Amino acid sequence: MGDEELVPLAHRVPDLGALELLLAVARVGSLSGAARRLGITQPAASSRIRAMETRLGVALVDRSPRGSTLTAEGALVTDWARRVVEAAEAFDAGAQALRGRRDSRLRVAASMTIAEYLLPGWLIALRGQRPDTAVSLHAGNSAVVVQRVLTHEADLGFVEGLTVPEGLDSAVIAQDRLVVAVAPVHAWARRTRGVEAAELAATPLILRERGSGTRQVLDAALAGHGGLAAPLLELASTTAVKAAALGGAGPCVLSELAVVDELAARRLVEVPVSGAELGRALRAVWPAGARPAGPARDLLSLTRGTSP
Amino acid sequence: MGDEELVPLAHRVPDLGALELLLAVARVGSLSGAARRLGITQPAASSRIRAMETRLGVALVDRSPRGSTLTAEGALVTDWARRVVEAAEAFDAGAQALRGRRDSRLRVAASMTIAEYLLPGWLIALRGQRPDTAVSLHAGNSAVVVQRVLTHEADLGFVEGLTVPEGLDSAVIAQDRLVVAVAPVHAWARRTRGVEAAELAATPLILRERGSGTRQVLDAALAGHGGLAAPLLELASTTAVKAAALGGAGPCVLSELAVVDELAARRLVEVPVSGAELGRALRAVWPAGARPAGPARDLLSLTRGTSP
DNA sequence: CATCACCCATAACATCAGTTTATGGCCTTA
DNA sequence: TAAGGCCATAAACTGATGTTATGGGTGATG
Repeated sequence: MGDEELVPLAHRVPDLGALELLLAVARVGSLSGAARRLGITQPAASSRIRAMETRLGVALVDRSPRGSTLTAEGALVTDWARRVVEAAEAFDAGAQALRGRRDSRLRVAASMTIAEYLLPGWLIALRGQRPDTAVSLHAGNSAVVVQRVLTHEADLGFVEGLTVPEGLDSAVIAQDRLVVAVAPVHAWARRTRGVEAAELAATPLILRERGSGTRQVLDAALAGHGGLAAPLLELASTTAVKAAALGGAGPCVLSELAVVDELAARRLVEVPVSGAELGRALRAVWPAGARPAGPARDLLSLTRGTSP
Repeated sequence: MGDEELVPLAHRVPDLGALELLLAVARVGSLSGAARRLGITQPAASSRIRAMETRLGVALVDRSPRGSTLTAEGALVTDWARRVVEAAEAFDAGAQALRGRRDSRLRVAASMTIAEYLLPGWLIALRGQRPDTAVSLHAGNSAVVVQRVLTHEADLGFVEGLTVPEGLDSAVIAQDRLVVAVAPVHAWARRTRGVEAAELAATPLILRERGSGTRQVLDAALAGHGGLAAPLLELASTTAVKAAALGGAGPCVLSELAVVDELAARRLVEVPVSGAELGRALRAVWPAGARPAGPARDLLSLTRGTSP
């Protein structure tokens, strides 16, 4: 509610090209060098940086005849800019994979949480190793992912569930855990001892829809504590769940990956849970026997963070 | 090295206005509604969304005479877009604080890590509560922050050090910890048992410069284990440290906040450390006796995640 | 010192994406 | 059937961003 913005964000924040240019200036140490790197001319770079400085009302670079270095404010702004550019790179990596749907070499299927929060980063890294590989991405729930891998519509799948799927080989690529989080104004935010599993089970929660990997894990973990109460809200996307919790509607349960930023910024507070195991493995899966090769193997080893 | 991009990112990723528009369409459920919300006309919105679809090569919205809803791909793209927009909002919040240096009401001083990773989020929230408050921000190391608060050049400070500063009152607002991280190719990435404090102390590390809060905490924690070996590299910014570690130069030590994304994406791997306490409190500080009031109090309670 | 090789700034002009205004067609509802 | 949502298209306007062309600094080198 009440998040009107009179002037759209886009008019107050320099555009991606300008931010990229600023990063290049920081790395290279001169405006003209940065311009060369980005394939534009020096006057263009000069004018763009100047425009950004007047818009922000702060000097970003110290110009000298020997080059340009960031001012103290410039360094800070550059770090914020870097985060925007990194998010844009993740967007680009995902978008390329999505576009490549037709004529691609590596077809990936992934559950929503992994596709949203992890895959873009991996794809950026993969592009570094194999710039020519076109990647396509299909996102769906675990059952859909497994199906696509089994029918060879995908070369590699990523799932979050508990079950080791039949007919597939798999490797654990990371541990995730479910987190119970509430808005800072919620009573649970002040509990230092957190909640017992039984209390959690009995409390109406904001959850993803039945059938999602998140929901499955939660159901299983609380089965021994009376089972899950009827949900307070049942929403179709991670984002919607987060938004409801941020608004103070009640406690939500989501992957740690989805709430890292909100927890760090204290927009949400984690509530420790005792008596239930909310960890879960993130797995890569592929058709049984058919060990991934080529780009699929590269992606797999990236995700495990170890060389083959 | 070798991260040439032939076409700059800015030409492959829709601009912030377009991403914002897409988010608005997702929320509102119609192109014209989204257009109204952003203060542009319906044809502009229509053409912009279409341009984005052709650029990405994917249909993002299902149009109907009753409104427009996201396609499955559209929902995924929207989530990636949201992360870009959030980063841009953080940029904006920080930039506004920086600009407001002259005629502002709330003056904040913060150490680099907090200013980079946490403050923008808090400032977004603060703007929600008090849209009219102009905030100014000064970033520096802990000593500078303390100095500014003592001399009343800042109303509120945020520091990371171990020491409780003299002449100031403080409140712990969060726990942070230092993380030892290495590139996936580094030998330590495969150690399941991590490293002993003594081994860590004896190993040349990639560190922030002496005098930074991070460095102080590390020095103190390893003092009993033979003290810190001569650094492998000593760099002036968090980002430079990260870049060196990502390149495989060696182990780095940074705030958990700085490496959350890299750890999640497996571009870096955390190495557990036994025998040393690398936790540290993040504190808000203010002049002794002068309990924060007004906007300072609001910001403080936001950071603590509890109502006054 | 003069030359060369960097750096940055400014001016005048070209280009293109994004915008508006002005339409028209499609569906649902009263 | 008229009214009021929605979306699409066409044509003209605007401004930001780019270019080429030029000039003025600094420092290394013979």
